[in-house]
Amino acid sequence: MKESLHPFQRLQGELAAIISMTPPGEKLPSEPDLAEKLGVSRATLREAMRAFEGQGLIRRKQGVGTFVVGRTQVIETGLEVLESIETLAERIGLKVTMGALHIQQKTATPELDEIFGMDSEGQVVEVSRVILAEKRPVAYLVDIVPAHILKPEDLNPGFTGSVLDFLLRRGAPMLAHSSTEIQAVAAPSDIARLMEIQRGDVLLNFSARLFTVEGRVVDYSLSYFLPGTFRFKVVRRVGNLV
Amino acid sequence: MKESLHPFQRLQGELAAIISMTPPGEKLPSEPDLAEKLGVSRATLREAMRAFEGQGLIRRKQGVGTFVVGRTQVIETGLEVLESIETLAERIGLKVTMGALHIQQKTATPELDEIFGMDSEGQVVEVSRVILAEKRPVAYLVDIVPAHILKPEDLNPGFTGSVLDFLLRRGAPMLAHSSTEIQAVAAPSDIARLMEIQRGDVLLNFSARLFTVEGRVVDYSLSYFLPGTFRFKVVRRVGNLV
DNA sequence: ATTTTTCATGTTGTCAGACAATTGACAAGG
DNA sequence: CCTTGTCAATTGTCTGACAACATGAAAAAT
Repeated sequence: MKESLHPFQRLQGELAAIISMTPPGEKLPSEPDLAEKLGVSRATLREAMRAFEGQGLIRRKQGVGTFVVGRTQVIETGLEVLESIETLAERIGLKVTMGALHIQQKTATPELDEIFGMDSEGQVVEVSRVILAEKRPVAYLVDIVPAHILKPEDLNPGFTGSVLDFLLRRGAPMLAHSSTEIQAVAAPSDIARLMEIQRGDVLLNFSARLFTVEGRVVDYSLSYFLPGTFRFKVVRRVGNLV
Repeated sequence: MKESLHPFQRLQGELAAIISMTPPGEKLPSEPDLAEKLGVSRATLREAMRAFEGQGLIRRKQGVGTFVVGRTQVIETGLEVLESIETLAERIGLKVTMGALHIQQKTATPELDEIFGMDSEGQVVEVSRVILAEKRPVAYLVDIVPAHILKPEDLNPGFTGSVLDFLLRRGAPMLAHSSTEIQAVAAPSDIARLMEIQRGDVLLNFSARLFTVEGRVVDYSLSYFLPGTFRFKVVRRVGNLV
């Protein structure tokens, strides 16, 4: 087992900290200085900086220096970084509480078997919860996880409700990314009752698959959001490739 | 004046071609081989590959090699690369036609003045159109552009309806990225009539600002989609930074 | 014959040092 | 005042080398 992250990931983290602490428009220290400060060679540092440049966080000018670009364009996206609703709400200063948490083990449907591959072993755990803001339901979230990944008894000690946060804290399996499909739906009657709205009211719906670094699906989630409370943004870049 | 792109951009382009031509799961040539083939040093090649790795297109394993990851997870996202609906539809093999194109010049509202900064000079051009698939409306798109960027007479020769495609083809101003906010809305009566649905039916709504490389907004667009025809996906990565 | 160990090989990860290309500022000269 | 030359700082690229790791084959042990 690996005792810690790769040195490159550590470097990326430290570099991200430096970038995030530098005011937009300001110049970063020169590459030789930064390399010495971070204890890596300039070649390795440049690889890390190239990754950040690809994300549009910094901009380099030959003969001048490297500059931090305004976070207003990147950080507020909220949909490029995977985080739980609880974490998102905390980041934007929204007080939310959890109500109506349900955890149950089920036999997987053929549809779920296809999503999880042969991994589900037929048993899945379903975690559903309602998110309240100022005592009004604003989101309804359902996570479905293979039973061998998440057992109902795992969730007892201080479970916040977020399966994502739980998996991230546990550190295993290693999560890589999530593929989310976005739709607008009319509320079916059961969800309308849970969210205290009328059947047919509009909801923003995310259905997401959470992948491990090996490419396996470990979480299939459905999220329903009342319009107006959360602002989801995504940044698209022009002509990336292909 | 620069006669062509930077050598690094040329390298990125050639590398993108090689990656896109390599079947998913296949191994790329080794770094020394690739570096020699592309006429750059291994350090430079590694910077370019690190950028692609950050986009999730390739995956490197120390001691083994570099592998192309399945495009099913990345290319189909459709929401990370900025492209017009027409281009998107063509890419997924959907036959669409345009109906009800309206182009008119207006005086900017204070809200629009704030979006475009002082750039609008008070006059904007509004291009609205309905997208049909199999003779049924599936999308309603509105683009609002400062009048000095886009004149109504610019759009005569073979205008496809997409302001984005027009600006990309013209090459000026240089576009950088688009910030899109995603919502679910109930169709207001005027849009319902245009899309031949009932007032209050659910629609997926994008409101987007298109930025130039200098950070100016040159296009404010509102898009309404009938659920089910287009599948919008977004890939989120874990713990990127901050 | 089978299993285990060892080792050679190929790959990516990192490093050190050097030089080229570009930019910006300042001084010298017209 | 404007132009030009020089210089220092910074990023861009290159070369060569070694370390870390994975894989499979050969050798050794059972």
